[in-house]
Amino acid sequence: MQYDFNKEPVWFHRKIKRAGYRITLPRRIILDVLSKSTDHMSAEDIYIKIHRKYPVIGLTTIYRTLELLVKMGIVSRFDFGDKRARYELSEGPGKQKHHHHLVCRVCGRVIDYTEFIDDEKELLEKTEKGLSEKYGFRIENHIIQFYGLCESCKNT
Amino acid sequence: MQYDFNKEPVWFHRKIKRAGYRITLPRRIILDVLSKSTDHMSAEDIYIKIHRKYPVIGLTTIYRTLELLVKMGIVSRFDFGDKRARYELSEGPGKQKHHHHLVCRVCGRVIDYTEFIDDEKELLEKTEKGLSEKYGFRIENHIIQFYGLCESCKNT
DNA sequence: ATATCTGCAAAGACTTTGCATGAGA
DNA sequence: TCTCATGCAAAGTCTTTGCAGATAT
Repeated sequence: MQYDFNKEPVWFHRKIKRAGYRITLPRRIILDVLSKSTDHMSAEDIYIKIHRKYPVIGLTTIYRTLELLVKMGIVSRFDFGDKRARYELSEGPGKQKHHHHLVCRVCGRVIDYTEFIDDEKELLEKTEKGLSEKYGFRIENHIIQFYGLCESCKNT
Repeated sequence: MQYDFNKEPVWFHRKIKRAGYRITLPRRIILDVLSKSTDHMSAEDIYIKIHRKYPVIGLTTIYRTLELLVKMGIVSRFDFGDKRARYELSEGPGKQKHHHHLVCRVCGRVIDYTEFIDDEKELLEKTEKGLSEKYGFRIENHIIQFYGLCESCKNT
C-alpha cells in the first residue's frame, strides 16, 4: 500500500478539523485505504493492509478511527452476517456511488449493485417522508440488502 | 410465560419433521416465545423469559435452536447495531406480518412499520427479478432498515 | 503547552464447541 | 435401540477499555 501525501483530500482535513479533531497519520492512512478499496473491509483487513508499511499503527487505533469516521458519517458500517463489522466509505466527497448489497448466505460473497437505485430513490423519499411524519423520526440513512444464493452456490 | 400444549402449531411439527429434525421441548418453547412476542428478542432475552419455568433449558440450546430455525427460514435474524443478534418470526404460518425496521441510532429503539410495504412490493419484485437475471443470484429475502433519531432523542 | 491521540495489554461481551448424558422416534 | 439433541464448562472471536507515553496544534 502506497500513500501519496501530495494527494490528500482537502475535504477530509476540513471536516475533521471543523469537528474539533486532529489530523493524524492513522486517520489519513485509514481513510486512504478505504477510499482505494472496492471491498467491504473489516477492521482487521485494514490492519493487515496497513501493517507492513506502517507497523506502528495498532488494531485498537483502527477500531477507534473507524468509530470516529462512522460517527462523522464519512464511513458506513455494515453487517453481512459473518461476525465482523464491515466498513466502506459513505457516499459523498470520497466519491462512493450510492449502492446496495446482495449477500450470498452460503459463501458470504457480497455484490454491490447500483441498478434500480433511481427507481428506489423515489420510493425511499416517499417512505422516509411518511415515516418521519408518522413516527417523528428524523431519518438519516437506510440500508437495503438482499439475501440469497449466488450463482455458484446455487448450482451446488 | 405459559405454554399451552394443546395449541401446538401443526405446521411447525410438520416442517421440523419433514426436515429430519426432532420435536423437542426447547424447540417448542422457543418457537412459542417468539410467536407471542412483539419484540426483537436476543438469545438472552429468550433465555431469561423461559428460565423461571424451564430452568433446564440452557443458553447454548437457545443459540442452537435459533440457528436451526433461521436456517429453516422460520426465524429471521437482525442486527440493529447493538452487539447482539435479534430474532423474530419470519413472515408465514406464524402469522408475522411483513414489515421493516426504523432504528434510532442513539437510544436503540426499534419501530416496526408496515406502511408503504405495498408500494415497496412492486419495486422490490422488479429489483429482485433484475438482479437475479444480471448476477445469477437466487434472492430469498431482503432487509430494509432506516436509521436516524427517534422523536425523543431528536429533541435532546 | 496541553488537550488529544495512540499502542499495548487486559478485559468484556456475545457466541460457538467438545464431550458425556439424556431424550425422541 | 440408536441417533439426534442438550447442558455444562471451556474456548473463541471480535471489540472495547485503562493507562502511560507520544503527538498535533
